[in-house]
Amino acid sequence: MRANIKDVSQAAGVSIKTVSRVINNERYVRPATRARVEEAMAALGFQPSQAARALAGGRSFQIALVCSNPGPYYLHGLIGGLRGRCAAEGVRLIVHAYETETDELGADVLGFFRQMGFDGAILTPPIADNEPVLDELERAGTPYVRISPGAQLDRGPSVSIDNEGAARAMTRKLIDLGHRRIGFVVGHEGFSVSRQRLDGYLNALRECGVTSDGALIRQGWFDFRSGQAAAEQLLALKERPTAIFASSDDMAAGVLSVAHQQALRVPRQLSIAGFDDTDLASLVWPGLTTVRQPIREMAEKAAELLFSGSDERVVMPAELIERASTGPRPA
Amino acid sequence: MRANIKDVSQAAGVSIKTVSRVINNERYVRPATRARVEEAMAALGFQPSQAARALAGGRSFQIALVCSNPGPYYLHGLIGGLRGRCAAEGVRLIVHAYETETDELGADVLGFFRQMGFDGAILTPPIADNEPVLDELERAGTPYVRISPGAQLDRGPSVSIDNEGAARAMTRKLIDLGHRRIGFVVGHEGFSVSRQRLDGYLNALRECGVTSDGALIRQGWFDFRSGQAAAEQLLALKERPTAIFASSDDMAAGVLSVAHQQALRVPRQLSIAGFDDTDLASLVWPGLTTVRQPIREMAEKAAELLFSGSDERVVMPAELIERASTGPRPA
DNA sequence: TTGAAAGCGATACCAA
DNA sequence: TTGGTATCGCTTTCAA
Repeated sequence: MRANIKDVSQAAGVSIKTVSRVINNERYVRPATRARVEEAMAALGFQPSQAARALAGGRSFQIALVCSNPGPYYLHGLIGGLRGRCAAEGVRLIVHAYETETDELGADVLGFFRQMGFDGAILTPPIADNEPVLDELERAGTPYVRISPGAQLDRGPSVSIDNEGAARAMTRKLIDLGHRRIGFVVGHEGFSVSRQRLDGYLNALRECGVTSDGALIRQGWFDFRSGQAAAEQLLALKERPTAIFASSDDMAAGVLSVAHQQALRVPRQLSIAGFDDTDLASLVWPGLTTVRQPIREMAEKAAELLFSGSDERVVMPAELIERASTGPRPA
Repeated sequence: MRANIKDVSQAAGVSIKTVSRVINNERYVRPATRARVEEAMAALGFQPSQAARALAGGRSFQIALVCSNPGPYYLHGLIGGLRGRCAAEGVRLIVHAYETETDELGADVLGFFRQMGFDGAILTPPIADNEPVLDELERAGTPYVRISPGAQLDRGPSVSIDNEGAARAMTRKLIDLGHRRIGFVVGHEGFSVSRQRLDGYLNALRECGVTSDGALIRQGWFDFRSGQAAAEQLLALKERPTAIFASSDDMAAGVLSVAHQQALRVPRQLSIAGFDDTDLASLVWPGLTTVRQPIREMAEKAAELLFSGSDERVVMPAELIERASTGPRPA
């Protein structure tokens, strides 16, 4: 049987409260006593029960990461960014990935949060904008940090990039390169960043006096396949775009794959731009520019806000990354 | 304050034991009684405390996924495959991603497992081969399922693919295409699958009477950069390989990116092969063949084994995926 | 089919 | 600096 706190207290000849003090690194324990207790703990291979600590202490030593249908790089960046701080704080990371499609209202997530007091939560779109979920969290007194919120903006701490601004800058860059027909692949409808990025694109066109053409705007779903589908449609237009801006990395990769296929016949005529949670996609097409969304750094920052109890709203810089200075220009 | 089981029992006019029976869906509760209790639970917004259930019941309602430096697709596949079953079983998924490099012995993981009884664990390489960790798990009576184990093979349930066989088949395919100088990028040294895949490559060469050349074999670390580095070295050889087989998807993508760069000068002379946790990389190079490791399906299977208590050792089929039937042949 | 009461293993207030 | 003891909210015998 596993040793418990009582066994340790007896072995060390102290009360359980003193053992508890040692476990929690509290003050008011004489060094000699502490040493004796630690010795006993080691000898018995004692590890405190998380369940008991959670019940008695009202802390679960767990935080939740909630995200919907995350792409591989996004998920990887989030977990990579959270990992270190969680370990340092002695806290477990519960990953709750759920289907947006089958649970539009977030009922699943609501149930998830009602079930037990987490010590904190990291929320990503679109659940980050879900009012009932935020209400529930606040009611339960669970601190949370939102990543890229798009609604309820005056509510609690968050980390984001300036999506509209980044998309605008990217579009302007394409315009500066001489492009006038720029295809745009919109992200998933349920995510507010999709709208923000589209707005950036439209605003840049308007500001630069470029007429926008609805035929150049295609709905995507943040995934590879929808990027492919959009690219196929765009490249089949009578008046082809000379550049395509896909508003996520998976979609950009989809566009890229189509471009590669078509490049067998029409090589490298196309500028491609994308939002990017990594730098993988940015290396396989000469005329590629991406807005790097520093998702890992955003997650790190989110962890920092969560554990420090800050309620800052942090906007991180998004970097425009050009792989080839010799990107193609339209004929 | 949150309602607890006692509040419910009073509201429903029954004992807490009866409420407990309802919570746990036990038999021997009269339908009418059950209905009354459920009504009271709903009225009070009652949700049982996980901590209390865990403490009293000896179950944590949590399983752990332990993996080291997982690549984006691998991680995504694992979580995607585990998600559904966990939700169905009412169990949380704790993701413990750790650094292989800073913790060669798995001490971190050992501490992790000692801390609390999980209801189960999914282990990936290289920790899946760590004897002390397996010992600890068995001592604590925590069921586990290993993915792609490479040691302690007669121990507990597992899910894998035939890595040696798949690598051999792939190599033979390249040989059949006429390739004689086939570069190979080895995976991370700490992972037994790396050795298995290398063996498959070497065995195929031997069986087909192709002389193996040490200069064509490069050490990689399963990541993009090491794939690039290896490709650069291989393509700088006096006697260039006509094909490169990278034994992971991230490395294959790295090889690909270098090939694309060089293709500006020497277009599409190279066959590329890779192991693949997705199908993304397989779409951007005409002469690409991959062994698809069905990691998501493997994770699903692992969850099934874990929750059913089976101790099967499942070997899943790995598929050879050719994107372009017109893959290049050496001159 | 239901209930009373004894834990589970920590935390935390209040004394000493 | 330490210790006694109530307490957290549920599960689980054992009776009834």
